Amino acid sequence: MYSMAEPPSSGASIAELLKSLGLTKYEALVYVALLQAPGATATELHELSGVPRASVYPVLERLSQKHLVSISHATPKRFNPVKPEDAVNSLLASIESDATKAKSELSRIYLQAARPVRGDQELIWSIHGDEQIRSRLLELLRGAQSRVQILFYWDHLKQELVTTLHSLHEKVHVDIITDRFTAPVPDRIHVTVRTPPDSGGVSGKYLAGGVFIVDGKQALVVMGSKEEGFTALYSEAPGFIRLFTMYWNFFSNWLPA
Amino acid sequence: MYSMAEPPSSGASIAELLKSLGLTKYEALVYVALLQAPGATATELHELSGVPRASVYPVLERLSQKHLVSISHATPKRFNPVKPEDAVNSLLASIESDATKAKSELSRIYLQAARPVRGDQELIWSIHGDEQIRSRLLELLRGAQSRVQILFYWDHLKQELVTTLHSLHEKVHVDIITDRFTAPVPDRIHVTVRTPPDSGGVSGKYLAGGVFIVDGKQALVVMGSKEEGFTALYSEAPGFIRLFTMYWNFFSNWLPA
DNA sequence: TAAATGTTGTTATCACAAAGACAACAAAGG
DNA sequence: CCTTTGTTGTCTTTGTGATAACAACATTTA
Repeated sequence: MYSMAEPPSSGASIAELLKSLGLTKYEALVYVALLQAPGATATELHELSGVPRASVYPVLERLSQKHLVSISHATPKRFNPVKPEDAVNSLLASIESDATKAKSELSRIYLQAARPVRGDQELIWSIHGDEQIRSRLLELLRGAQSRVQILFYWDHLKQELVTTLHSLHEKVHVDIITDRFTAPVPDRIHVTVRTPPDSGGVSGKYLAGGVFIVDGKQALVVMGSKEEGFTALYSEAPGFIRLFTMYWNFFSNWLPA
Repeated sequence: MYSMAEPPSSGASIAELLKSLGLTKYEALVYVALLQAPGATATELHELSGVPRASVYPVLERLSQKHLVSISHATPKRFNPVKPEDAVNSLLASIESDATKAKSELSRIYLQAARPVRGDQELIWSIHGDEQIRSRLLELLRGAQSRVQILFYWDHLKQELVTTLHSLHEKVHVDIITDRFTAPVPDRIHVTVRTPPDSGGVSGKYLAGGVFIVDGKQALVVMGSKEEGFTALYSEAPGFIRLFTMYWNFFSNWLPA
């Protein structure tokens, strides 16, 4: 009756987007169908969306309770979509409200927890997600007391990094090793430009990485690429610090051929 | 082993809030437990959260992929929570991103749909949700061409209503019947103060309602209370308009004893 | 050191609830 | 009379919730 080959940008992916907003597959399909045929009957929506006719009714009922559609008092029942803008905003507002409440409750729990920061210094932590890495990295740098060592083969967020380094206390000594660097820096920031050796046959083009050592006590190592996403390791373990300090020294002392 | 009587504000309700952000019950419980014991092991989290030990591992794996926890490379594995603020913001950002995409996609569909606005004038629509009602009401009033008749026993959003009425074109004649009204209004807005008859034994105290008739062609009827929530009916059907115009006239002409 | 014991991390399996899918039917309308 | 609508009930499927069992490893005890 209807082509089952859905345009990839239409029904299929939108359903995914709407799922993040708390809709089910059927709810998404029916709502989208209703947008294309405002004032439609249940049967029309069934035909348009592919959702079984019997399922259309409860689905529309749920959509009505979620304030996404209005229902007419006529026979046959007809349905109207709330304008997408209003509909999504309404869903989002509800989620944001919950998010705010959750944030305050969780922060309360987090802060009031007697927190012996157990074993933080002996462990290696993995951190996933660009945003988490960014956040952890900047926080780490801002806590620097005396020295920051940076190995930086990584285009992403370079600017933000430099800004943060500028804001450090002036007695913090900063050593940066990177492949190219143009921004002007204060005296206490020392920049060495090094092209990394093309070792191991790994194409350095898409490989990005960074090593950040703070006060010789904390180290954050970032690896990955824009394609695979980034992973970071963080540790205060002496062995970990030693390993990457050595790594850093290797780059620092190495002279390109 | 552990008290199963959870404080109502702690584990239970937070789980609900976090569900809106796309977490499952277990994910929420484990994350909350982890906040109370950062750096805990899987077994400790099992004991704190009540989640079966075997389930803790996959749950933490999912939480890691959602960037809510970091995982140590040690035996036993230890886990650290991402700070609640960052965690919730991260989840929310993802949802908001989806919401934005959805909004644009849906609006595209909505606008490009050949829309014969079928039968809008012969149907009665129910509208649920305070926000939808508010939005529809203000939109309706703003579209007024010549006359607006309002019956208003309803404290809520009175101010916003008055503001909207002020912004109407000056040739639009506005008639308001309500129980009390203090704000100053321009000449073209005519206000009648009427205490409604206490008919039918219904305590008028908590009953709220409103009738809005625009240009004698569109009517929105709001009913409900703060306790039950509000429901509205909208129609352009002549019968509907007549019914509520009559209703309005009844109030308009009725003189209290 | 060897055996006993305990813990960790993993896997398989089952139960349960919600959504997805289908069949059937009474009521209303053409 | 036949069609359509709206409803009900049932069944499947899926993802989460929940339990049991096990191999690997570490710890304790004999």
